[in-house]
Amino acid sequence: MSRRAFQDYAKPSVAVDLVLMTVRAGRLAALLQRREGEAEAGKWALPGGFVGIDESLDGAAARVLAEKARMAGAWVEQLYTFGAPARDRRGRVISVAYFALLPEERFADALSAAGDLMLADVAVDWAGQTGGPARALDGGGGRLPLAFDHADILGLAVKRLRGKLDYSGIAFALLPELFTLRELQQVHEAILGATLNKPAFRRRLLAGGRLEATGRREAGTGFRPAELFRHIRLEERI
Amino acid sequence: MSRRAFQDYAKPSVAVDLVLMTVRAGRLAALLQRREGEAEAGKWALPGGFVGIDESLDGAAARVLAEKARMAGAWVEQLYTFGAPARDRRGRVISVAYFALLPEERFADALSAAGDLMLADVAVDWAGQTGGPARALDGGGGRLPLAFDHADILGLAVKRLRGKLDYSGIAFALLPELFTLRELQQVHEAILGATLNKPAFRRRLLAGGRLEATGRREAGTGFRPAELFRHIRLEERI
DNA sequence: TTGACTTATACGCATGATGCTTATAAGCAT
DNA sequence: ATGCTTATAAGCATCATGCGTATAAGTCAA
Repeated sequence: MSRRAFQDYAKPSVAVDLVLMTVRAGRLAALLQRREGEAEAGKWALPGGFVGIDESLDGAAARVLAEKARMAGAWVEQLYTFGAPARDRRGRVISVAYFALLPEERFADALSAAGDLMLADVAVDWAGQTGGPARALDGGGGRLPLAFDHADILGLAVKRLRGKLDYSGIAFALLPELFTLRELQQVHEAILGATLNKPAFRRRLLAGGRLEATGRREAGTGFRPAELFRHIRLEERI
Repeated sequence: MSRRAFQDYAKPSVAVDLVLMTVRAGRLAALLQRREGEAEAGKWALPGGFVGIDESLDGAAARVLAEKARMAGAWVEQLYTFGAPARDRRGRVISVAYFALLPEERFADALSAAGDLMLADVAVDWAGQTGGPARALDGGGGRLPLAFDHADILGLAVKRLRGKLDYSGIAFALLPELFTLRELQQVHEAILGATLNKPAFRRRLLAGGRLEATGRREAGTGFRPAELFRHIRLEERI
């Protein structure tokens, strides 16, 4: 069995791409960057960057989060690694995709500072956790062309998000410190792309033991104000 | 904003590592390879190999499966990508981990052909889907030292396996074409590391609509033979 | 051939989760 | 005060699940 030192092989480039999502007006949306120059110019891509030679993958994701999206400190989670040889015409690039869910306000800095960023609506053609690519839409519902295999990455992020919604505290990442059960349900419905039964949702979430009632109520509603709740955080692993 | 062409960056090596598992005598087991030479000599590692510059990640996993484990054709699924800078002392190596579940017989070729391979019992210290590293044990229950971060990879594979058990057809990969409900339950119990209620398991699986009764019965049992079932395959996505 | 033994399979019941409907409460606007 | 809207509670049917028990159907030994 012949063996070469591993340094002898031609090496691919390794990048991280970030699917940074939020819920805006009851719909899932993701941060996209308009590409210029070398490859896929004019198309829209997920914010990403190459992994430094002494940088961990999570570290690279955090750096891209801070530098490109100006959102240092958000919780990002690894999604999947995409490595088809022809996914980038310029050369071999393997991309480790990460995703995070953030309140809409956290996108404001990035959007105002960089003209090539936009927060685009995300739609999928499949129900539940079937899986498949996603589409990105501009304000008028027109389709935005996605660069590379980013439609697949985006679709997988939606699928994973739906799968984790029930047992993880991921939906709370979208809400302020205090929120009502109605707001929480609206977040779930946006992510799942389906409407949920209100009493059942209430019961299930209240029985889950991860909500703390504050006794306080929302204000300025024009109708009966709902009670405000707080999320009880638990530690999580990969 | 200064920008270099992406070819200018120092590039990491990219490898695939395979967690090839089975159930043997009611316990989870995984294929390990004894390391020699350069790094981590004497420790046990998951079979793996570097990704070719024109090879997809899935393709590299299939190649390692065929070359090192002599199991061409098995279904492998991407697990997670490990990229801590110091995980391999020799240099920067990012590893994309894959896992598969196979019947014990499929390990026979590899074990007889290569003297540095073994099928080791896998144990975890946590229940359910808590997560954490796994241990590899030799026949006598002694702990086998694992190379690199492979204890973490193995642990994550067990966690993922447990999570996918219910809704995916993964347990059927361990069974022959025809099997009894008892055998199926034993597989589930080995993977979950817990005992299950027999009537409830029966009812749930039969109601699931993914089992086809054959009308035939097992033979040579010494007790009442159970009916043989067949798995109804559905297409699956990532 | 018969009966003891072991496991398969069916049945019944209690419990808990869930979908859905209806009733009541509580704030706001007029 | 009255009507509007939504919050919250309560009731009920249905379904999944855990668990115990009864019966069936083989093997094995005498």
